[in-house]
Amino acid sequence: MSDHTPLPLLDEPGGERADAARNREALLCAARRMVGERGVDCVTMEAVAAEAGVGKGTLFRRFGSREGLMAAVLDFSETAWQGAVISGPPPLGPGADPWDRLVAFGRSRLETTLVHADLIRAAGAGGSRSVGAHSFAVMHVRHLLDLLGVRGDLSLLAAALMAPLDVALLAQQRHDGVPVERLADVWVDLADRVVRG
Amino acid sequence: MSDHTPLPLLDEPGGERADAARNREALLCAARRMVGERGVDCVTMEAVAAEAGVGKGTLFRRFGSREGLMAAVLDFSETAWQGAVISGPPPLGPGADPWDRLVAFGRSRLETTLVHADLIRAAGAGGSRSVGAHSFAVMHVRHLLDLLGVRGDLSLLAAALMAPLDVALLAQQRHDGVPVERLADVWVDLADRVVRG
DNA sequence: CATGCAAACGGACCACGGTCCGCTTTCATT
DNA sequence: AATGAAAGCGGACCGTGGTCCGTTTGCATG
Repeated sequence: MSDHTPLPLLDEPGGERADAARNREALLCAARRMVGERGVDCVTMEAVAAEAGVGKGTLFRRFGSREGLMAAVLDFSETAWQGAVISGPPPLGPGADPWDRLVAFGRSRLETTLVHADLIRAAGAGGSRSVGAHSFAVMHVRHLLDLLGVRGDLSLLAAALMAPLDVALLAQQRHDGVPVERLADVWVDLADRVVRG
Repeated sequence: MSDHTPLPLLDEPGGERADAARNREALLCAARRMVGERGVDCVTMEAVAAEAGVGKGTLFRRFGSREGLMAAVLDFSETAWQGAVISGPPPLGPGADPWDRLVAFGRSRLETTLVHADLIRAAGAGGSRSVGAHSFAVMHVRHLLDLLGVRGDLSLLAAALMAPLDVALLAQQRHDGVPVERLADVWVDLADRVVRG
């Protein structure tokens, strides 16, 4: 029985028909472009489908919902950021001491969140708290807290420490005129209290 | 010129025509009842308007949007809670020492948020982070932190301390099977680190 | 190449939030 | 009571997210 699946090639969708894969790419591509040049709020599902030259049904079949599509678009940038954390240069990446990494992580995450605020919001629960993005961040913080000798319910403590970096809250605070620097400083202050407490 | 406005009676809407006020009450009442017996997600704006015996336009004129209506419904319960914080019995209300009040506040807010989770979510930004609810909570925490001798950017620190009590995060964690007790304990732990740090 | 069928397609269709505008009601003024 | 204008009303109408189902297409098998 030489049932070798020819080339499983690490692409997310395991078995996907050729035309399906082509359409997924076309849709994702159209969505990225339209979001880039018109802004998230001015992109309708129908328009994306039309631009990609497929029916609306296909779009929803691939991505499930508008949130799903936006999450997929967001994933592009998000993956790059995760790469920087895992294997980029210090202090964000490995090599610096844990505290410096934690600080860099917070600042970086804060900026990234603000840059992609609209997109993250549009991606809803599938964007800010999806298995991908959020649990990765929590895992990482948990790990750093562990290295720093923090004791307690680390998973939840990490989640709590990430909470102030939520899009909704940050966007509101920015809207109220709080400068980014101050937001970052307060987060570092909070992290410091957690680590030293 | 004896232009005395007859009775400004402390009702929110300053000048509102009699029929308008009657309709507002009918709508709010219908909405409350329907939310109570059918669940937030099964209540449509059209149904509320019909139930109250008015047109859809009237409903939107009064409350602006679905979120606005839900925020108004929520306000009912929320105001009672605020009353308990301001003038209820200790340790939530005044009389206990600040730390005990802070702990009671956190637990109470956590439970309230979970109980009204659907409604708070449906009320969107006008519910969880409206001028009313959120800034009240932040103010209060800020005040308690001050009494506890915490130094720093108290307003933002208070906001950060409230962040882990956000509906979205709590609901997710509950969904993941984390027991309420554990969530409460972690929040208290966090507060403790902030206060002692 | 023929064939069969699961997967994918697409666009008509539906529900719901939100807007608009011509008509009605209230109420201050006289 | 009469009057006029501002506030309110209501429901037809629109855009958008999401579903459904009859038709088409890819591909594995003979």
